[in-house]
Amino acid sequence: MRLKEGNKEIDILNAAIAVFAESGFHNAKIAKIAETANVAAGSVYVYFKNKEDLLLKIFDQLWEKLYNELYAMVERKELSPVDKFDFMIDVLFDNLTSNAALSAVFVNEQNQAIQRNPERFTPNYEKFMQLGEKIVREGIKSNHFNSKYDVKVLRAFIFGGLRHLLHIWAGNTDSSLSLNKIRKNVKDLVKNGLMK
Amino acid sequence: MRLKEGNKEIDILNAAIAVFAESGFHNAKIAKIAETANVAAGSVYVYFKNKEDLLLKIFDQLWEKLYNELYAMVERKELSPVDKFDFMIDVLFDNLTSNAALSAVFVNEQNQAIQRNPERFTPNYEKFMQLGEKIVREGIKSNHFNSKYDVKVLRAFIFGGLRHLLHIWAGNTDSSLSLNKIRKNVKDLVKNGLMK
DNA sequence: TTTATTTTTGAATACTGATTCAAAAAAGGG
DNA sequence: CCCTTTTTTGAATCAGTATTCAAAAATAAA
Repeated sequence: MRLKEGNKEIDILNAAIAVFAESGFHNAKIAKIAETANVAAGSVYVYFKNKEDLLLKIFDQLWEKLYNELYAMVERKELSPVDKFDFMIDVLFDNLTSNAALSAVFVNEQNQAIQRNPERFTPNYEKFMQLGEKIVREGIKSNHFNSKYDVKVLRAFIFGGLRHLLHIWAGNTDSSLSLNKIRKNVKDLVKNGLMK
Repeated sequence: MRLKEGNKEIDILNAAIAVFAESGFHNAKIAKIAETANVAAGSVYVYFKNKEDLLLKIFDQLWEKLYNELYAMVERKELSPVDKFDFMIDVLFDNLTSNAALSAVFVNEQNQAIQRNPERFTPNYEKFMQLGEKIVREGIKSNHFNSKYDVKVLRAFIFGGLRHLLHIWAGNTDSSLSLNKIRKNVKDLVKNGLMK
């Protein structure tokens, strides 16, 4: 029996990340993805059902990793809710800023991908967010966090804020926006607010 | 000389908002926009250069209105920076929540429209944001706001957070997320933070 | 080698839908 | 009414590209 040479599935997925980041999902050409992956256009359809499937698998991979990292931390009893909150921000930042193309795909395509595929979108995304909510609820219960907030509102606001920051950061050539400044500003703002 | 009957330009623009909101820009059909506006497909091209132009004009109109409302307020000496900040949130909320379709277009399409047309995108957007930055900088100067934040980071975080909240709110059928709760949570969170 | 099976290929297909434009319709002026 | 100008129409064009699939290439087994 013939064995596959290399791992075309991984090559194609990485090529798709690069091309989706460069052109956006709708303008990305399968031919370009195939070329980037050094395979024929037809091979893409051996490994993936269609273009949308390619995008969904990218998010699958991303959120599985993010969820696993957060999950491994969230039960640790020695960490305070504040530490856990900081850790969650770090998980997102570390994973997304280390791969600019993947970050661009996340920032630009995730919302619309969810809307087009509410059923098929990776459950790991929602599981990650649920863990995030849990951290906040425990912070409220332990009196670290103020109870006046609606957790769903917090979740959406913080998530959207982080995503747009990544967007701005990625498109920013001058280095006035250092990652560490962003990270610290976000943690401080969410925890302590703007006012003196 | 013949006069135009009604105002087809406005009809088409409103139809485009509805159809872009429903299907997303890339899946929106000119034929559908024309049908919604009760004109022939060809008429769309009498009033607009192409599909992208339609989208850009929608944002033009939106940000012109938002900018003008913010501008009319920002020089009023009797308002504190905190009041001005609240007002700015209100301008965004009031305008976007009163038109669900326009809000969907803003939430889903603006980022990518800017990326595709960095030159042609309405300057009123940047002008609005500049005014927002000014409000924050004055708040820092007058010692209402903490000076440890980078204004660009604040701008991106708050803007992104608001946008994603609108997104979640718009897609939320159950009314557990009331607009007033969202609005109040955002103002409180940004001003005072999560921690007790 | 030869054969069977799996993998890869890429030209051909099939479809969609934005845009064009020549013709028709509507309006105003004389 | 006719003529001129402006507006509107919508069928035809035209380009682009996702997807298919029959054939070719690669590999392993016999």
